[in-house]
Amino acid sequence: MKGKRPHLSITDSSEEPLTGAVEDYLKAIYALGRGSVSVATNDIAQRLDLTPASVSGMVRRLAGHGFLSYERYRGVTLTDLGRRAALRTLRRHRVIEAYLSGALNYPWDRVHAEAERLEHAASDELVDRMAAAIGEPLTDPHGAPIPSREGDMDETEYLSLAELGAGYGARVVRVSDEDPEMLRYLGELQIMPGAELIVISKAPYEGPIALAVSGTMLAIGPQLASQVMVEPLTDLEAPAH
Amino acid sequence: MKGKRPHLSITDSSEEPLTGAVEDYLKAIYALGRGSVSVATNDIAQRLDLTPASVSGMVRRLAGHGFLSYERYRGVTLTDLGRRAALRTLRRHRVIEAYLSGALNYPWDRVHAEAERLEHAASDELVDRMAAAIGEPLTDPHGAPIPSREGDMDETEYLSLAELGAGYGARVVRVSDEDPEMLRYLGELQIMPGAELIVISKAPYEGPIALAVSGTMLAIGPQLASQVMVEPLTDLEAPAH
DNA sequence: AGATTAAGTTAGGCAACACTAACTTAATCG
DNA sequence: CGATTAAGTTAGTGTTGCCTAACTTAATCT
Repeated sequence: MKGKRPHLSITDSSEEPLTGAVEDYLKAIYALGRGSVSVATNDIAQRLDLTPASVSGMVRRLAGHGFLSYERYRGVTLTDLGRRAALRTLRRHRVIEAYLSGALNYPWDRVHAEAERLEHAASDELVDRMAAAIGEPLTDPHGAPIPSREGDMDETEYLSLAELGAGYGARVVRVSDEDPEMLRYLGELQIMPGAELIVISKAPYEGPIALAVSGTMLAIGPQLASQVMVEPLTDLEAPAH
Repeated sequence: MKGKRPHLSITDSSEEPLTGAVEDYLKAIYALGRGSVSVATNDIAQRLDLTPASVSGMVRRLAGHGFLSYERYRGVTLTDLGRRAALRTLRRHRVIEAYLSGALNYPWDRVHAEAERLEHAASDELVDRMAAAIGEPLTDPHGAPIPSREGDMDETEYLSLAELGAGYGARVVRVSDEDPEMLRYLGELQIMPGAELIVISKAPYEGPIALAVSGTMLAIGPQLASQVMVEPLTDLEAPAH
């Protein structure tokens, strides 16, 4: 019996390993549809840096394997099977990120790229050992929640820093993880999960947002601010007007 | 520019990432030929659990990329490029094994399978960080030498326990790593790198070999003994006759 | 409603890898 | 030396995943 490649059969209820490409598609669809909304072919293509034609083909295969429901020209929705697979990959990815950062001192702007490759190769046992070794973290280094072994994830939506009104204080809970350059910059500014800040002022017409971060004054643009998710602090609520 | 797949070009002197399959072939050929001897198609096929036909095809491609020199019907020899690539993969593999064992308490019978997949996904940076984190080990958990970052490896050949004469003492330096069952058994018997033992007697006709291992008496077959590499201890040399 | 455009799809290729079946080369033995 | 056998090769196929080019569907605008 030589042929024991991945080969996804329709009758597989067992947890055969998925190919890296399949995992990437499911992750992307999950991210774009927040798990349940219908997702457009083009958006998947853009996120994965593929052509729409490629996505059309793959999406048909994924639907054939029961990972998503698909009507031509109508977008795509994850099935339960697909959602669970996506969350499993997401857990891998985020545990790996947290481990690289926490145990190997990886700088937070490089964990994403490394995890992106390792998530397809690491076994559940490894991921669980990593999680245990760093104390079962609840989020990755960028503040993204880590799904539980059972596939549950905290889906709380947060306000972005761009939406926060002048005078309000907030704690940073999460930043977008994909742009290393941006992460390095945010790191320099000390804008990272856990940091507390106050919005001093917001210039109109997409102008700079002035902040106080751990005692330091600085200003960032609204585009960057929109990548920073925050939780308003109730004890600093009163606007300064 | 969408097409940035591995796509190995002939003019690549740069270190493009190789595909997992290519790395596996090069590792296998290195292992079979000790790095320089010519290797038979069939042996590669057997080691990788592939058909000889598949190997013929791949070998032609690898030769085209300059990883090995190949004459039809005549076997295959690694070029310098191929040898370096093989040693790079070997380093990854063994550092990962050592790390899993040393930092994550992985049992030594399972590190091989995990490393087999991770070695194709881990970056040099990760491998170097792992090595640093556990004190730059010189061998993996089975005693196999880890190539240096520069691609040098200790190629000392050792005696197998099956070849050691009765009455001799020796230190275990290395055991074969691929059979988890066997590793578990050797572990129970405390036969692992660093252990010291004395050959009490060897029954003729492939009979059992009686040993004293850390004070305990036990006997193993010659087939198993041949998988255990040892270094004779000069201070225990005198046969007990 | 008809035309334009954006979104999505099919058709046709290609590269990597693997397989089976059938053939060829090399080695060996009487 | 010719025949058998072992080793290795080619030919033809299939799957995954990706691409480009050309077409179709759906949405939108006048």
